[in-house]
Amino acid sequence: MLETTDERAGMPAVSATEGRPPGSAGTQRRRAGRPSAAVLDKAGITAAALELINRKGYDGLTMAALAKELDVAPSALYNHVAAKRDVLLLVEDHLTSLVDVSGFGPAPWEDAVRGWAWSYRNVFAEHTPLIPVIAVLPVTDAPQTLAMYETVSKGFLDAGFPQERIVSSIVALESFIFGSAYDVTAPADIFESGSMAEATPHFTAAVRSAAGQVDGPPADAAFSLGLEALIAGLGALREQRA
Amino acid sequence: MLETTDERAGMPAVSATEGRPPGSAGTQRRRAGRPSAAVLDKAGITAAALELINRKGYDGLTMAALAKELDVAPSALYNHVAAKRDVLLLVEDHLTSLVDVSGFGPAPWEDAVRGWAWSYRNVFAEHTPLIPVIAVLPVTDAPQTLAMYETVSKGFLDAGFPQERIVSSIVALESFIFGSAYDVTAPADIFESGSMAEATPHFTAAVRSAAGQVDGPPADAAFSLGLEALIAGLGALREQRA
DNA sequence: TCTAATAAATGAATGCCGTTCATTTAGTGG
DNA sequence: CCACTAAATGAACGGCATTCATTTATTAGA
Repeated sequence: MLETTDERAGMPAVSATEGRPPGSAGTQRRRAGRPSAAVLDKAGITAAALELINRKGYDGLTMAALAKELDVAPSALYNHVAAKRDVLLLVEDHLTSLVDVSGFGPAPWEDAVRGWAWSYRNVFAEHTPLIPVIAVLPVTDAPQTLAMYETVSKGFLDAGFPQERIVSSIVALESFIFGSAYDVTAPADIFESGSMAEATPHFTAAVRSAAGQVDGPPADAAFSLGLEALIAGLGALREQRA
Repeated sequence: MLETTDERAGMPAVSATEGRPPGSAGTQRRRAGRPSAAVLDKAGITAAALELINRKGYDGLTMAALAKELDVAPSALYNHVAAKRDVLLLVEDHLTSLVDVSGFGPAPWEDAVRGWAWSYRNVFAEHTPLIPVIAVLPVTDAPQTLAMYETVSKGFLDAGFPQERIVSSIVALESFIFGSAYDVTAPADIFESGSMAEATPHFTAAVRSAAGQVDGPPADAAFSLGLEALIAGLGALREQRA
């Protein structure tokens, strides 16, 4: 149900607050009743939600806080969204538009997928609370997300992928990407077995020898390993093109 | 911080409620003060939480409902867990003990990994609200989870895996498994593009041709595709064993 | 053996959160 | 001109996790 107003989002929503710095509640109160010019719209709500998330994280994204950010009563939000989930949907769809799909077309299929996957993971690693929302999200409700799927699908088709395997392939890649996004947020010492170390000798040894490798964050090593395996394995499905 | 009392959990916690059907609040009230025999323990809390989840889902798992299930005041729970997160941890660790790792050892590495991954995904597909918890969970706090890692690590090592790549390989597989678990819960019509169908011709065509295939749930096709790619790709890391 | 500390329960209270509803005011279509 | 709808306010509501004072029972130490 999202309109494609996304081009306006991302900028600090000047329209909504008429230049007043958002969050600094204006001195004069707005009196009750419909204002001459609408204060809220979906683009403004999206931008304010993103600003709030960046400043206070997802715990800070409450309907009350969002209303304050927009200098509005909390109940006013419900004239534009049916529930908080709709706000998360707006944010999700905006973020998806930031995922880099530019490799599809010019670059070889392997490079296009690689660039897309890294970009996709990096965007949502900062927004893992959205992942449960995305997973159950009908694409109809998210036009930017649908646009991404279209670009990727075309890339797979042009690379010689059999049409009936494209969706499954994308879903498999996405599953790996979402799971890996969580991984980025894990604490560095997540695998320290502590007092139970002597009960788990093989695992403990594996953790220690992995720590010896010094190239970048461990989440990146696992992501690279899995992604290259997926690219190789899925790439084998392609037929030779005309 | 979980004790390894897990063997007792899983059964309907007779110890905690002394045979009275849990949930049917006893007629006589328990008076204030410490009772002669402890009413609560971690195994009982775990079993009651699982029972509640099975009956009402994760929305029904509230501290108040859990207390009622155990015929106890909500505040009593906080003598045994520091926060609701700890309850989820107890549940997670119990579920992990249900994951089938029996293939490691007897079966060839590929078959062992395949069986483990399917089992792991199936267990947590019913418990996706736990996934964000697992992702940030230090293994020290979950002995059963640690035991699973030990078994899997040994299986990889015995199959000729280089030690320093084992953790990354397991993490990559787990990421795919967790992402795929979400996928199972997705509605069947998630990819119906509806009114925007003509704007996304390649994707719409791909969705339709995939629907033509009739073998099992679409989530299973994607999981199988990705898992086989990962097994093939990761398997290539093995050295030839002595 | 008395006694202080600790453990485990009750019950009342707190603060936050998402959401609803009555009300007010402003634009809009017939 | 008038009914209807859209968009705001502000006051509620129920539910949630969590805390705290209090009571009672067990346990450790002098």
